[in-house]
Amino acid sequence: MDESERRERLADIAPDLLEELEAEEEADDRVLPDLPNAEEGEVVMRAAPNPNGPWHLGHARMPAVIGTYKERYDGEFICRFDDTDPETKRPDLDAYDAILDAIAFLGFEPDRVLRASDRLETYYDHARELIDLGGAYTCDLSGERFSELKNAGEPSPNRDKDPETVREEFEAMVAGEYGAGEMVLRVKTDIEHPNPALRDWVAFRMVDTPHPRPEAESYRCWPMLDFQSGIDDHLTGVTHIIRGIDLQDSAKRQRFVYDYFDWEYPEVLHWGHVQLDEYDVKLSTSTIKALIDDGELDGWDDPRAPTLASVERRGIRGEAIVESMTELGMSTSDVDLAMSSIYANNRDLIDDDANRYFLVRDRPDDPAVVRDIVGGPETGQPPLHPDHEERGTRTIPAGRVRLESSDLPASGGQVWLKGFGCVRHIRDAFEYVGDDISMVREGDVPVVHWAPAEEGLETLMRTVEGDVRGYAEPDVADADVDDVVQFERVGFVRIDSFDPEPSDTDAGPTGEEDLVAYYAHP
RNA sequence: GCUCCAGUGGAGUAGUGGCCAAACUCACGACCCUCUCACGGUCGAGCCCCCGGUUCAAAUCCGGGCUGGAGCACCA
Repeated sequence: MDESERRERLADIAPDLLEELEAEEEADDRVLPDLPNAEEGEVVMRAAPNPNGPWHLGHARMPAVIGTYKERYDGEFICRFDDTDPETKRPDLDAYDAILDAIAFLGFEPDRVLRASDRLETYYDHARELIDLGGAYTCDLSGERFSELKNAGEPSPNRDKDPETVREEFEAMVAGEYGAGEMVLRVKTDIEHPNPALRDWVAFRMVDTPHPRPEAESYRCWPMLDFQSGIDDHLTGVTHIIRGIDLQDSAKRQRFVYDYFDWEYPEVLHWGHVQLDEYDVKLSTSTIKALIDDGELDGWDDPRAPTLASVERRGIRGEAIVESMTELGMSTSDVDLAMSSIYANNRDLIDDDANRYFLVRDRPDDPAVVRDIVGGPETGQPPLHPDHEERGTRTIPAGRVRLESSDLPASGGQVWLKGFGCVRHIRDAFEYVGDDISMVREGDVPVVHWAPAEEGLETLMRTVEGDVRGYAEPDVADADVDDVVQFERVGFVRIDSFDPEPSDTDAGPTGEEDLVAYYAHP
């Protein structure tokens, strides 16, 4: 029975329970506050990523929230790549698709995908119009010199240039007749505005480095974010802008342009930065990129990297991330997101489907040890899932077994090998005691996982803290690549590959392994 | 220095003048269940930044502090 069939059944036998269930779910969806001035079917929002690298976990918040609001209001979700800096934050040509993949992984699909670098002529046209309205002037002051004047509340000497000259000089900018730093176009705001951040800001500057996209490589005169984004938000009908507090002055800057054009500014919401616990690596595209370039990380999906590609490979569902991100709400203060919250959401999603297997870890501080079993059955037969007996059992050869040394009982002590029975540790062997479960229920016999010494699969388990080696029971081979399973008493993992190719970095498989699994969480 | 924003248990959020000696999720501790340290269940510890003011009544409104964050780029 799938979800909808179950619901139909429930509607038949207990309509009030179904109603209750739906009311609860409705409430769960309401973790985000309502959008101001939002009308059903009229809401348009955009995510405006800079494609200067694949996404880290923090980036998931924007599509998670926009996607959730889109569903609530039957709105529109635009993905606009703000790729207007060919130099300092140079776009990575692979990142455009990597970002769209990440959005899909989170379970959303943008209604429209735009690239700012396709839209330069539009920005130029609006700049010309702004110049004609007396709202902008070309300025050849150095950034440093202008900053001095600005901080003193003094205007640039270029501020009152006649519009003809401004127009000519701007056309020269567009034609690429200036080099970087020689000329900018400034928006005329208020040079004595109390907030220095708003005074006559730069709308266009010259960049010598060609854009990496062939379609845009001939442009040299590039708009700044506040101009480009402001124009695009209006032109694409954005009704609600959501952005970080680092851009809290953007709306105020852009309003000057909107006022010149007599446009109405969208609703704006700001939020703080997201910090993550659990990772050693900073949530920063450039930091992660540098670590990959230095070979400290294997790539964007290295389990140690706080990226979306990484958690996807670990078997964490996009839905779990979306839930945690929307639970953060819309507060403007910085927030710390606990990975455990994502893990808890994910566990809810996967626990029922994840079959159980054993992995005996072989770690330097807790090495795997081998013991012969004297007596007892040939095999152990634990269930694939404790809540689903119909799935059947696994078969684990006994006789000679391996377990983690911290699970090894003291000499004379007993231990219950899960799915097999109770053994006593005598000298360097296990003596079969029996399979009367009351020894576990009433006695103090600990229950442990184990693997066969000979038939076990040599396994590499890749975790956030680094690689762990061990031996998995042979029936793990019945699982498929991409399956999420639980290694009992260890945690949930995603089956990544069987008989892997060796990796060319320090971490990762050597090629000797039978199995590579990526660790998700306990 | 100037300008903005925010401060509720360990993390996140709810509460926007009385129903709040404060709720929910995660984490934590104990116990129950269990052939897993998963799942499920019960219980527990732990919070309104400070000082004033308004009010019969303040987590909630006002003022002042303090603390934290952001911007003042020819980055996004």
